[in-house]
Amino acid sequence: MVDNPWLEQLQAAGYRITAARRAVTEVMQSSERALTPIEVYDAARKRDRRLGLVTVYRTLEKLEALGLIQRVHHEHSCQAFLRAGEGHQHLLLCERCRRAILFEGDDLDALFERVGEETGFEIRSHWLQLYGLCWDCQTDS
Amino acid sequence: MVDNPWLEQLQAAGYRITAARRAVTEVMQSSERALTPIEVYDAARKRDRRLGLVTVYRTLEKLEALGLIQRVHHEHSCQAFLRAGEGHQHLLLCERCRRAILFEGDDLDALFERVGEETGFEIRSHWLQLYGLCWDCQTDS
DNA sequence: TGGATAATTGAAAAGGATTTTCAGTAAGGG
DNA sequence: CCCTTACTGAAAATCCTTTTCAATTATCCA
Ligand SMILES: [Mn+2]
Ligand SMILES: [Mn+2]
Ligand SMILES: [Zn+2]
Ligand SMILES: [Zn+2]
Repeated sequence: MVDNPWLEQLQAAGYRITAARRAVTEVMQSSERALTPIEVYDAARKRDRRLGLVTVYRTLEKLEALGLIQRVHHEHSCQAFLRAGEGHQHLLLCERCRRAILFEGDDLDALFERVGEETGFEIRSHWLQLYGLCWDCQTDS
Repeated sequence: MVDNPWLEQLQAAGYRITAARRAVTEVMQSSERALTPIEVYDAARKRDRRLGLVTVYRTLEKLEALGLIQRVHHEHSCQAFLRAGEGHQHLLLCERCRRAILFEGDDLDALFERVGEETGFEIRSHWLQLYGLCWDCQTDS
């Protein structure tokens, strides 16, 4: 009956599958870039005309709690959401079209060691985002 | 007359030196951690009792524009400000006491090259933040 | 050293985004 | 199918930030 892995996860977590959640979920799953709540609302309303903005907020909150989407921080405004990958990942963001790509594999151990020694900190995690221009945005214009 | 480098910079940029700006500036200069506008307000009011929150916002905006302070992003809330260092820097944040340390020198060129090749992106900048426990927070408790 | 002048201020109002409340609706277990 | 209770959208409430505005004051110049 439930054909979608995210919806299955919602259901497994004890939530009900509704038209509203289906719409928001599908929008988030198919977006190439991070979306603000209003953008999600606009896109999801094409799938469920009666959807309310409040429900978008509530659904995003649940998807985030389940680790299916993540919050993406830009220099200002940090209220955009993007599908999350499995495990530890990093983000590569196009400054022009906002396309987002997840990648993994950085080797920062030497850096952690150096900084840890210099500062006395015990380093536990990190956050790395790259910004640039995607291929399309380099060429056209 | 003006004894403080940040105030000198404000003045050089054509702004006037006022009690309000002096208070906000001194708070930001002496803070070991990123502060929200309200936290700045509370701290700065100890130096200038009549200070208004609006002026805190306006002063932070100017200090940021001059590159003297920077916005710090935490997982939620991204409205905290911290003194900025010179040039390109990274942040090391204590998860317990929120102390912030600036450091420089990471060698991510190999990573940029790899990711650039795999994705077709032209990488232009990056953001790196480390999280952990400062020395004091490791020991006490 | 005064005044003139324009920048700056704080309070109040406006604006925007997010959260809460609530009565009606509908998912899904039995 | 029903019943229960989670879920919904609309409206109201909140919270944070920005704008407006009249009063104040830093700085320039006579
Ligand atoms: Mn990593
Ligand atoms: Mn760097
Ligand atoms: Zn692009
Ligand atoms: Zn942020």
